[in-house]
Formats: sequence, structure tokens, C-alpha cells
Amino acid sequence: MPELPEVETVRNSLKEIILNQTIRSISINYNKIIKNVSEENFISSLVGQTFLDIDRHGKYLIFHLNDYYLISHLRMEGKYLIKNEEEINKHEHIIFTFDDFNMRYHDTRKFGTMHLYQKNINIFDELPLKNVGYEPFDNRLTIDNLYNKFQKMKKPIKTTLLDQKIIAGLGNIYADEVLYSTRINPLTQTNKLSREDVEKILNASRKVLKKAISLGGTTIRSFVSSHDISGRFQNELLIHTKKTCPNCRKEVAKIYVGSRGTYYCPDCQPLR
DNA sequence: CAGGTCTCCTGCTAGC
DNA sequence: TGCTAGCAGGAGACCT
Repeated sequence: MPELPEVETVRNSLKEIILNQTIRSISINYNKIIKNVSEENFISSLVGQTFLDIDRHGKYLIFHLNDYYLISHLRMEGKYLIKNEEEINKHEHIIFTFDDFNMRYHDTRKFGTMHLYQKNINIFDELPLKNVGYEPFDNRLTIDNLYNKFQKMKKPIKTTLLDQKIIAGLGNIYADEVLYSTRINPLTQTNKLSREDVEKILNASRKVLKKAISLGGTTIRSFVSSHDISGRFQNELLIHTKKTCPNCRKEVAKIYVGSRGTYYCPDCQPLR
């Protein structure tokens, strides 16, 4: 499943291929991916538009075209494939055709989303980006800022870390990794964390994501084979999906927090 | 406003 | 061996 580092890799890979390409036609095989405009509107708006840049905010890709922003979330299974054959796979839902090849949005579980906005709209005031806060790298996200927000939250810190409005970019896997590296129990009530804990969490988030991004960037040849990504990332994980704690060698616990599978070490991450 | 639950969808797995 | 029921998982919608 693509997390922030994979999305960053997709962004960089796609930039090499589709920048300055003009959309000649679009075919839509499953339209529920597109959330805020009709299928007809989507097609008529985008045909003739050229990809000028690709940005990322949290786990969202932001495609810049002449007159529009196309905002894409891959959720668990989404990927962009570059092809030039005729045959269409049943999981290829949206196909953008350029002069010499096409780009296909492929998504087995159909959970991904696309939003289309005209460029005169501030996309950060609209769904889905209005619900996305700052990334850990963004210096507008300060310790005080985060600590103040945490004071009002009673839910488990694991759940808080998955809330994109609070910190953008952490998914289920990285939330576990961040909590493990800070030795904080995932069930700890968010408002019980000290300012020092918050600082640790912020630092760990930066570190974990930065490392993953750099790895994603170096291990991936092509976004086409997204399997390579998850394979490599798994080598770097310390706690998520592990059986034994790398620190104390005791058994890792698996619980559910907010119906998300959560791994932690009861010994190294005791509930305070 | 905070927080809980339901929903979307399908490949995969456990269990028969 | 073949079948089915149940599950996982980001984030929006909706409700309390």
C-alpha cells in the first residue's frame, strides 16, 4: 500500500515521463474514483490539457495542468502504469492517452480518489486537502502547536498519528514505527503525553519518513513495479509485522487500535 | 468540537 | 479439492 514515501517515488517517476505531455483523450471504465465532478465534466475539462508539474501533499499527488489541478490519492492499491498497448486490464479504471503512450490509473480495490479543480480555486480550502495538515518536515508544524492540539485529544496516540489533519503523511505502518522508536505505547491517551514526548514524536516522524523517502527513491526503478517498493521497505521496519522486538528480543504484541492492526513491544513501550 | 461507526471494494485466508 | 464467510484498510459522511 502506498504511503507517503511511495507517493513521493511515484511523483518523481511520473515527472520524468508525463511532464509536457498533452492529454489527447481519456477513457473511464469505473467512474466512482472521480469524486467532485461528473465523468463528462472530467473528460471535457482535461482533454487538451498539458501536465506542467506534479506536487505532493501528504499522501496526495497534485497534478498541475494548464487550467486545472488534479488531486489523486492512491489509497491501498492505486498505481499509475505507463503503457502503449490496446489491451485493458480489468483494474485499469482511468486511461489518459497522450501522443505516443498512455497513463493508466490501476486500482484493485477501487479505493483511490481523484478531485478536479480549476486553478483559480484554492485547493487547500477544498476537499480533500482541507483535511490535511502540515507534514512533519514543514516548519509551520511546531512542537507547541502540536502539543496544544494534543491537550484536547483523549483518543489513543496511535489513532491521533493516523489523523492526517494533525500530522500529514503517517500511515499505519509508519505510525507504529514512530511509536516504537519513541518507546511510547500506542494506547497512551494523546493528552497524557508530555511536551517532551511530542518533541520525540515529531523528530521520529521526520526521521522515519525521511529515511523511507530516501530508500524509496533509491530502490525503485519504476513505479510500474510497486511490489519492489513494499519489499524493500519491509526490510527497514523495526516493529510493524515483526514477531520479535529488535531491542529486547521479547515477543511483539499485535492489537487493534481504532480497528487498525497495531504492533508494539509491551516491554519497551509500557503503558504509563 | 471530539470522537465513534459505517461505508467503499476485492484479493486473500481460514475453516469446513 | 472447492467453496464461502470474513477480514483489512484511508478517509469521508454521518451521527451523537
